[in-house]
Amino acid sequence: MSAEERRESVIRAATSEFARGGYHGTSTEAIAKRVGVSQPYLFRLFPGKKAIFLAVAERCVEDTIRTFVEASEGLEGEEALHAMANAYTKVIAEQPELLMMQMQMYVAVAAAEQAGDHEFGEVVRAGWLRLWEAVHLPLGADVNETTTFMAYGMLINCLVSMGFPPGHRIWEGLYPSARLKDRLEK
Amino acid sequence: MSAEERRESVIRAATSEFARGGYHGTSTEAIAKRVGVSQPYLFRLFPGKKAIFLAVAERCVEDTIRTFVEASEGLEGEEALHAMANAYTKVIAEQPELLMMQMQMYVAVAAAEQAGDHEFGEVVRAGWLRLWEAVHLPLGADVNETTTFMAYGMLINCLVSMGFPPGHRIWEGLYPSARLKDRLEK
DNA sequence: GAAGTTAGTTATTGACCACTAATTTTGACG
DNA sequence: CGTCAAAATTAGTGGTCAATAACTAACTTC
Repeated sequence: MSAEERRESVIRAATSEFARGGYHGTSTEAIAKRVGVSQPYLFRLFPGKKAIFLAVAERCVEDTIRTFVEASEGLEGEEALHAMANAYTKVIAEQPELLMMQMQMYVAVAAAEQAGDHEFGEVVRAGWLRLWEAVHLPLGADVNETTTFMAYGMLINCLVSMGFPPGHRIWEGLYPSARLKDRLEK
Repeated sequence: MSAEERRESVIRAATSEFARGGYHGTSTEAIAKRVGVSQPYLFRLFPGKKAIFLAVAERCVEDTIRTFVEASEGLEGEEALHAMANAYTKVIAEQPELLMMQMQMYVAVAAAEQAGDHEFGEVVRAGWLRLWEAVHLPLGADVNETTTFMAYGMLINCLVSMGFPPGHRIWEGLYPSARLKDRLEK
């Protein structure tokens, strides 16, 4: 397998591990095991653990943005809202790791900042702004609409992280975007 | 100082440390330094690091619930909403650590679960449900209203964790609860 | 003022972990 | 078949960290 392909599979494996354990709760050995290579080989593919986490974080933002861009393609206003909400419920069911990784990313900023790494926070905040813009435009550039949409998204991320099982009453009015449906219906 | 008072100061110190570093990113030595005692002494006050984290998490939930209960005391519906939103903006400004600790708590569930600790997740989810109820009743027991309120709260927690500075344009329509004001005004 | 309890310390240990260095395997090509 | 490079491994190192053990100092009580 080429180094580039390996790097790709490292990112995928590391996403699972970091999503569950966070930066400090994940060992490079756990990532290597999941990839199926020796632990030291990771350091041939990436300069260090931080670089792997950063790569995962950037991929995570890209994937999320792409989800919304593709879902809202050619749509506007409430139709776009509906499409993006549906797309996100699909992510909840099929790639909860992506949502948990988002949380880990947000939470890792403060620790990085304290450790003297100011670049990571910048990357995460820039990612957030890009994500925000990606949903802002299809929603008709309405700040309140966009803020509400993002807020629901973050609530979902938190509930997924907490491990509320599907079907729990906490998802009422939220899953599968029943609340959003509500807003569409009036 | 009595053991009980020490435990109290450990919880306060550990809140700051865990809020920034998370469970795995915080050393017991860092907590001890902040308290002003030797590191091994923490293990006289608590059975282990996990117990300290749990104590901090429980305190965090209690504090948040109390904030909303006290703010909404004697109020109902939109007045309660306004009061609770204002109370939360005060927390954002004065105790951002509390919000960050909430995030760390949510994010720690999956790791604990994987490590075989199913109790922690239960505690966190139970705390969430109590918090939910605490805002549900003053908001007139309206599920959608409550969900929206919680969603805004989680968005705020995420933005604080990411380190967006006060005054950043991302807070538009959110801080100090401008969006909620909006809703009250119509 | 002896005896016991409570608050606290220093010293240490064993496990883990990120990362490095040196070496070996694999595979493509002439 | 030989050669060269890329892919990958084994072995090891220095550092960190949670937890334990053993000891000390101060206060309380009779």
